[in-house]
Amino acid sequence: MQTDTICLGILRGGPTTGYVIKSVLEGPLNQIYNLSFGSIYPALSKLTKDKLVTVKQHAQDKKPDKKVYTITKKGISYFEEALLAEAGNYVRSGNYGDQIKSEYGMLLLFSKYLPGEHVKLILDERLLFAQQQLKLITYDGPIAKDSNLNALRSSAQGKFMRGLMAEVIKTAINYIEKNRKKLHD
Amino acid sequence: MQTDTICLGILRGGPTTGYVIKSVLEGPLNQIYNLSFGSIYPALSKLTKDKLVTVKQHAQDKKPDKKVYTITKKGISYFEEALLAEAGNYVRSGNYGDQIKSEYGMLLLFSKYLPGEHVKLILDERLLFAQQQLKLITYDGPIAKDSNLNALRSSAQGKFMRGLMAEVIKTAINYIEKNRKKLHD
DNA sequence: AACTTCTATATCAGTATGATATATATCTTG
DNA sequence: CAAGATATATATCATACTGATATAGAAGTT
Repeated sequence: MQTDTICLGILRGGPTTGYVIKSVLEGPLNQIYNLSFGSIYPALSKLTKDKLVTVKQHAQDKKPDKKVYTITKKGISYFEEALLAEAGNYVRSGNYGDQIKSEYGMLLLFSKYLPGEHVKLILDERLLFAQQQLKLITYDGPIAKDSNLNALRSSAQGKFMRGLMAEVIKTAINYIEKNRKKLHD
Repeated sequence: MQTDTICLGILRGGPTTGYVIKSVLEGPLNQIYNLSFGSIYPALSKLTKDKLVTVKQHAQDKKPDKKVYTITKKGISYFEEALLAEAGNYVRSGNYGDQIKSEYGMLLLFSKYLPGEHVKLILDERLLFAQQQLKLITYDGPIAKDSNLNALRSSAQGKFMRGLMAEVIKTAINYIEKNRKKLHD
C-alpha cells in the first residue's frame, strides 16, 4: 500500500501530526505496517501540496512547530478511490503474503551458531516485547477523546484486527515458553 | 540483518543458486524474511569478490548459465562473526519488533470503506494462501538429499521455527474463519 | 499449436530505511 | 538536585531495497 494512502487512512480517524502517525504505526499497528519518518514527512508534504490534507502550524512558545494535519473532502474521496485500487491490485497480484523482515526470526533460525547465553537473552527480550505489545493491543481503558485510535477501538474492523493480533501474539508467547528449551541449556 | 549474512546463512545449509535462495525466502521462510532478486544477486556478486563464496558456472547446453554458489572456509568464519554482531546489535538496539508491511492487514483495517464483495475476496484469497503456507511448512515428505532445506528440516532450530510458524498460521486461520462475518454480510 | 509457468540471471528508476541533526520538556535515578 | 534519559516534534540524506522489466529456454497445460 502506498505511504500516502496509509497516511490518509490514519488521518481519516482524526487530525494529527506526522509524529503521532509514526507512533500509531510503531505501537498498536506494529504487527501490520511500519514506516519511517523519512517516508511519512515527505508523504504529508506531498498530500498538502495536492490539497488532500490541510496543515495548522501550532507554534507553541519555544517548542518546535507542531504541524497538525487534517484530511480534506478531496482527500477523503481520493482515499476511498485509492483504497479500492489497492484492494484490486492486491487480489490481481496473486501475492497474498506480507513483506516481512524479522531479525529475531533469522537469529533464531541461525541460533545453532550463536552462544546459548545470547539465544537466551534474545528470547527473553522478545517475550517481554511481545507481552508489552499484547497489553497495548488488549488495553481497554480510557484514551483521549479526539485520538485517532478511536476508530481502532470502536469500529468492527479495529476490533477484528486487535483480536487477531492478540490471538497471534498469545500463540507465539505460549509456543516460545513451551519450546525454548530446545534452543538453549 | 544484512543481506550478505542471510545469503551466507542459507549457503551454510549447502551450495545453491540465487534463484533457490529467493525460493526458500518466498516459500518456507516467507513469514520470517523477504528479499528481492535485486538484493540477492548483487550480494552474491560481492560475496564472490570477497572470496566468502565460490561460483561454479553450469553452462547447460542452451539454458541460461546456472551459478551454483558454495560458502568458503573464510565465508563460514565471516558468517559466524557477522551473526554474533547482528545478535549483539539486536539486543542493544532495543528494537525487538519485526519490520512488517502487511497489505492484507491494512486493507482489513480500512475495510469499512471497501465493498463487502471485495472484503470477502480478500479474506478468501488470504485464507487459501495461509493454508498453502501451512501445508508447505508442516510437510514432512521426501525432499532432495542435497537440498539446503535439510537444515530447516532436521535441526532443532529449524523444527522450532517451523513449529512456531505453523501454530501462528493455524491461530490466524481459525480466528479469521470464526470472526470474518463481522467484516462482511 | 499456443499459452502459461518454471528455472535462471540481471538491471535500475523509484521508494524506503536508519542514522543524524536540532530543540525543548519531562521524567527518572543515583 | 543535578545528570541523564526519554518523549515530543520535524527534517534530511546516503545507502539499501523493491518491483518492474528484459532475456531465454524447458516443461507443462489447454
